[in-house]
Amino acid sequence: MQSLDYSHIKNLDDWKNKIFCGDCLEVLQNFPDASVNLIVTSPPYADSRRSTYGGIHPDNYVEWFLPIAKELQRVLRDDGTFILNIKEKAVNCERHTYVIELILALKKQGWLWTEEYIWHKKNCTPGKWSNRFRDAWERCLQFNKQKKFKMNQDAVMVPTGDWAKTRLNKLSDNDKIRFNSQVGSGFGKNIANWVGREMAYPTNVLHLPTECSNKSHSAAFPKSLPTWFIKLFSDEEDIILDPFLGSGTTCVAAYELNRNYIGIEIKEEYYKIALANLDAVKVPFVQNSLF
Amino acid sequence: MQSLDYSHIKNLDDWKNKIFCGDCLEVLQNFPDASVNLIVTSPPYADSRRSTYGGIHPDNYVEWFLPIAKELQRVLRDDGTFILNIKEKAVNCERHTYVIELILALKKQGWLWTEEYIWHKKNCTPGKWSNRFRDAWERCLQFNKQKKFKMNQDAVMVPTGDWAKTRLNKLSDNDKIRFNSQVGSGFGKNIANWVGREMAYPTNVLHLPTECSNKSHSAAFPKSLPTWFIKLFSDEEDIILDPFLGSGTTCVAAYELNRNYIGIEIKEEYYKIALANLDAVKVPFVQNSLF
DNA sequence: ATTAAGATTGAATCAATTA
DNA sequence: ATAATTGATTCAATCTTAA
Repeated sequence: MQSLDYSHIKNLDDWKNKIFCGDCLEVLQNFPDASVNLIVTSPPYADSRRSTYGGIHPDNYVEWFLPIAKELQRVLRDDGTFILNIKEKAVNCERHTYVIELILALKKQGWLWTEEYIWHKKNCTPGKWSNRFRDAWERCLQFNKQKKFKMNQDAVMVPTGDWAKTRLNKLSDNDKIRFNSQVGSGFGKNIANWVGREMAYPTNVLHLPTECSNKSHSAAFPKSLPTWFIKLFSDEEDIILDPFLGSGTTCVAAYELNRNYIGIEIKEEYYKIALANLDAVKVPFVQNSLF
Repeated sequence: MQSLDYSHIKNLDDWKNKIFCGDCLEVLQNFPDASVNLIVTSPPYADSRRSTYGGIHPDNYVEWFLPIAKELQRVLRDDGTFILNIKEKAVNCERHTYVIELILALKKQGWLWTEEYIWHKKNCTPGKWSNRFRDAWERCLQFNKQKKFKMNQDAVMVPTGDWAKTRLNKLSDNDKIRFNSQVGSGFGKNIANWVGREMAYPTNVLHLPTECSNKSHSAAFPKSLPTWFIKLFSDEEDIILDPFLGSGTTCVAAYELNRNYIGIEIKEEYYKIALANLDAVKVPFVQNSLF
């Protein structure tokens, strides 16, 4: 991995819209205070196997995560939000408790545990075992620094009624995202202007498919997940941070929504994939500007 | 409330298919060890309002529940299951932590936290607040005494594929339950025999509507919720216990599935409603026997 | 153009096996 | 014993190809 020294970087413009390859704990220490509007991330899951990504043992998960959370707290703006996508493993026929212990520890650290959104994975990994069914949901824990935080509820409204069932269901998710990225400021909102039918506020249950692409890297979460939270908890031109970037999904979503992004990824292999994925979404816009 | 003395009751047959009005901690102390196959309950939610059902303050919830859980552990059979339907309130713009603290405390008490099922409330009550959306899900925590427990996965299989989408969706939930209660041994299983199409195992996310019919009780769950867990974690003739019976939903579900039930309800008002609801489902069978 | 049918792909989990 | 690895299990949503 490349050696990193960010001490020469003075202001935030030098950080915006870049992704970094390095340990997020080290990289974050060079960030200015209260500079980020929204953190959306899916950290490496606890796993006893060494060979896999990260490889943090469940029993050590909280102590590993807390110093990072402290830095996240420092760099987050006071009205900012921290979204943590996580789910505990089943270990020895039991759900491990490291996630709920982490919630308690983060509260001790000063975070407010504002809400727990549920990501219902519509097409989750199949499997059948003697004592449990497929795990079809993950937690999206919302933490804040203070009770008042930025929240654009209208940006994630969803169409209701017959029109939604007859027309919208025929659009694939790719179509929705493609359309959304073209107009830039939220699918639901534009549909509302478009047709003028009823819109409703969503609940704290998100029905999203797991990304089923044929890419080499396994996508941690579908792009629609960070997209939803970015629309909800940030404005355009805000700064979105993902300290465990993986293949770059959060930054791609932020870019397509006209937000500034900062990504950190420790594994050079995934860092390169993230770079490539970001390049891929930027290309069409460059081509358009040449016309 | 009526004065209760159960010390004269010697064997389990004197308890089966009865509901009791009293404090479940006291009533349970008269139960024999290892006598119950499945516990399904939705305890009074923590609430600072005195006027409502129970009225346990969030900060005292764990210490209030633990002695009861100890009795539940004693009366549950070794291969039995304890399903706890619960959801923490938002207090002071934050999710309270009493539920996750309860999970940790129950583990210390010797329970295994086997799984967390999600009840997604399909038609939850509308509402919108400045800092959160509608709460459309509740936890169904599964606890066990040992790793091996009774689980009838086939009993809750669901139809798959086109057939499920085109046909089954047209049946109302009432139709499904009515059919189920007539045949007695599981809706999914019978559909399988009926049509011979593919069946799939469900996930740990349950999509059930909130019951609108039962207006008398405040925190009622839909009958389909205990029905699902009773099918999954018990056989016919097994004993199902609900120590916080409310309006009697669990016992009605157990009765309709040919299980034996035991219910305990502290409030005489709800106890009477539960009695009436049980009478109501038993009446048609009495009438039939007179033909 | 639309639809139908076949192929593909999983941040999974556990029992059994091996180091 | 304990820890790591392998094999068996399972199916909805996409994607691909054919009709």
